[in-house]
Amino acid sequence: MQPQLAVSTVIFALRADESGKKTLMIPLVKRIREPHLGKWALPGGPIVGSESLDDAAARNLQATTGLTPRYLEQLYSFGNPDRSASAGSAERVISIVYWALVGADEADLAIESENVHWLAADDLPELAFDHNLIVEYALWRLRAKVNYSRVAHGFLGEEFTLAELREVYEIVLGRPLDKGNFRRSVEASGAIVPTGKVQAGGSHRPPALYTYDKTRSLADRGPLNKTSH
Amino acid sequence: MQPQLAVSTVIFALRADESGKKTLMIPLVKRIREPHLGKWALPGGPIVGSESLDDAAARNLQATTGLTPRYLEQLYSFGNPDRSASAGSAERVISIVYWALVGADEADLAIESENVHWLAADDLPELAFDHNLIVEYALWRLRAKVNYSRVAHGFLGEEFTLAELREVYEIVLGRPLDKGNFRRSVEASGAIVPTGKVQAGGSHRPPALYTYDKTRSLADRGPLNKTSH
DNA sequence: TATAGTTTGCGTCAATTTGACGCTAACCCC
DNA sequence: GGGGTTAGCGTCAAATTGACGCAAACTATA
Repeated sequence: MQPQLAVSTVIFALRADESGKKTLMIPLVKRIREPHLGKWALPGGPIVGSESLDDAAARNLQATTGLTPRYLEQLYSFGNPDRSASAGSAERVISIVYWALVGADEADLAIESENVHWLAADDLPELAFDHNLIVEYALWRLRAKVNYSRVAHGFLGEEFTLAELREVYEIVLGRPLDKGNFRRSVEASGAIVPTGKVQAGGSHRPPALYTYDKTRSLADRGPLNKTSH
Repeated sequence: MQPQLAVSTVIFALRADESGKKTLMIPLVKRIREPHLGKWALPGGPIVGSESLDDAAARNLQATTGLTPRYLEQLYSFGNPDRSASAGSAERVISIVYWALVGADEADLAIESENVHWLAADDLPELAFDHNLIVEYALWRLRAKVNYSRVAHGFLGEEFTLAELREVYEIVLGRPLDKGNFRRSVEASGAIVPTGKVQAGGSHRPPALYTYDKTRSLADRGPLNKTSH
């Protein structure tokens, strides 16, 4: 018997948690049927028609959360025979899991209802299926990738200050970064381009605004950068 | 209609090519039916019974090539609607692709027949489906991973000299490495353990033999290290 | 038994990178 | 115009990396 196929996505955004502090959060949907009825689960759904896997992920997360990601990358495919159902059932689901980043602006527009809720990524309750493991892996990948790519820009808008960019890094990595060294390394990498403009309004010296270098992709995925799957 | 599911594997080994030079090679199987009849393709097959994806990959590569890999890791899932068949056909295949390393000793035991053949990884003819792209990506991943993990040990036996280990790195990376610096960095990483023994027989100073530190996994895959999928 | 030839294994040195820190400039608010 | 705050730049020491040299260990051969 052919296993069922599904696409799910771990969506990250930086939002204020209940204490008001900016945190890495992910939107989850409540299971409305067995198995795992009532538990929180990753948004997802089936592959339909002749869409690519990337398109299926984007469409499913749009349909369930209303979000459009700024960055979307395949994470892993999970297919343990015992992951999907309780022991008795013959049902078997193989999930192709993506992870995505959305900007804070976009995240605020997301559907939030009784059945869609944002939770802090590193303080989750028990989720449905093996979704705790999946989120843990996505977190690990995000944190690893932040160190050698520009994925962090996926959390920000078109223009940003160095302080904003650094804040993203600090929240993702969970530790403070030295201002001077951060500036130096990010400038040396060539990933950011000064717009020449400054952000006025604060009661302090106005910071310069930057854009990212659009000739570079957000993260290097080798030969897969050029194509879609 | 539910797409077809398959598991394929890019298998790497270091073997002598026709000119006798040790090269990164992969075993391919000849397509014996349409589409792409007669072209070389990655070994693979369906998921059967209640095996995990890892088990399906291992079983399929064993069945088609006779090989048992020393390292096996999921690479990516490919599901472009147009990847599998010629435009007309309604057939659609989603491939969960793995990549694997086998030792030279193991590689020599592999089935080699009219329908299974080893080819140099970076000098391939046109393969079936999108398999050229897949191999390219696997190569990229292997080369990237060699720099920050111990996957290279997957090519070697239980005991090895530093010169052998360095040779693996040089072939994989395609460039010569400084002997002194290589020794320093690999010793500093703590990944290798001296056995105390030396390899006698050559007409030169006998090199010391090492083993890898078995308490560490070959490559860090985050939270996925502990479990199988 | 001595000597040539090869490779190991260790050390050195300079160049580059990284972490830590402090000072001054620019701006708003009062 | 002075106080408060953050941006932006410079400096310095420590750690890492690349390039290179040389003595020790061993075999083969004369």
